[in-house]
Amino acid sequence: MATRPRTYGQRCGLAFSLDLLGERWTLLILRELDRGPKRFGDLLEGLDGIGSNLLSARLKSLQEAEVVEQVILPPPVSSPAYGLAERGLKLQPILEDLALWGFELIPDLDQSPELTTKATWAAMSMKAAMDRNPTSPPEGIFGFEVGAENFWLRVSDGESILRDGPPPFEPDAAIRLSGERFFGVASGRLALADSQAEIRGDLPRLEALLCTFRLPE
Amino acid sequence: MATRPRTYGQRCGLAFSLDLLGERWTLLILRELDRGPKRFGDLLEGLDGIGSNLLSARLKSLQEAEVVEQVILPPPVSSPAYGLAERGLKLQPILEDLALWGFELIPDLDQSPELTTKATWAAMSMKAAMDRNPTSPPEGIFGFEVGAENFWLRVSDGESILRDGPPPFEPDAAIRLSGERFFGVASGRLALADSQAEIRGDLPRLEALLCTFRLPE
DNA sequence: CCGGATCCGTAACGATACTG
DNA sequence: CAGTATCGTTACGGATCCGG
Repeated sequence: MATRPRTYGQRCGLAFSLDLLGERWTLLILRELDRGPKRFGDLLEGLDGIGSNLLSARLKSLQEAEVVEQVILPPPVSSPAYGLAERGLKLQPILEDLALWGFELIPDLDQSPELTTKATWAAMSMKAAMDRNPTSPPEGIFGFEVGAENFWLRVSDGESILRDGPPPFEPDAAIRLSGERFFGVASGRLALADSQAEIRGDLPRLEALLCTFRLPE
Repeated sequence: MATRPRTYGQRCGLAFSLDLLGERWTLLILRELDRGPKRFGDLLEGLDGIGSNLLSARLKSLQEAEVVEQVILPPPVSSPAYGLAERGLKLQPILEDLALWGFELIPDLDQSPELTTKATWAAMSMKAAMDRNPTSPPEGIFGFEVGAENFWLRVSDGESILRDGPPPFEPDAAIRLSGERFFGVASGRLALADSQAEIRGDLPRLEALLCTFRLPE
């Protein structure tokens, strides 16, 4: 039949949201796209475990629901990619709230080392905590190079965005360090001065940023 | 094996939230419990389509995760029921945000009459919109009897709660009307005066309430 | 009758192979 | 690189059964 299988069939906002977003992997796809447009292969890698057929199906549904749209990356690359549509952008604070709720329940690293760890995922919860913190962070563009991962954070006009990849402009401050040390600094266990981090640019501003951009709780 | 099947295995707040809450029906169970403790049979009815085996399994997982807890209803009933634990209460604003996001995407009644409709589900989105409205609603306890459904709303100290069932105290104002007329009034298409509603108590306060407690968008 | 547990057919998912 | 096709496995849906 034409109607989608296994929907809840209820005239309820939450149930309808889940009809669109509640299947396995869907919200994690939006999590990846939340950090900027990504190509099919990038998504496959960041989701690790999803089959290419499922990813394809999910992207199709999300486009039909106008939550995700295909975008064309700027001409040097010129390859097809996916990004959040306007309707998808509205989900951003909800994803962040859910990320904060779950973050404090994650078992410690020594208790469950089998979990795959990425600094950029932690950075999403850090940004969420920062946005909800009454003390406002310093403005600017900040670059992070954590192990092999690159991401950057922009704070301006009280708004903040987090993106994967190297910063598109020269950042106000940039930091490079290992994953382990990044988590040490982000949790406050390790002082920035002791972290052997390679830092470029405005060090005081970076230090001020790290007072609010840190692991929550 | 001991580890739960089909978890994402990622050290990410969102992924971990979904490991606990992302399976089918789970968030809808929390939606039902959000309006007060419910017994197994009440949940089966409100979810319509879930199998009793699945409901049982979900309740077990949610209790293990300390999101839901068993409660004993007060002595006249004295039967076992389920309610939100403290950790589950923290999800309430997130469920409301998701409900608001999905609400405006629900097709109109004439376009999809096959969706099952309950006034209490709509009331959840109405409460969510009210809580997020800068103009604050009047305080008090308000009873609703919509068709065969009963629910009540309490506003005090800028907090509001919505519960199924008849109000436990004499409400400041109470209204009884058909489902169709309820939706007419809630959407603003139908004036309260023309709704043939049976009203008890403080009419002006009820009218003031309905200025913010209404269908969003 | 209420609160579940058991069983089985079907739909969704996971892994891999394949194509343009 | 970006998807499609195929197929074995797992979870869900619906019914039935069981104990208080």
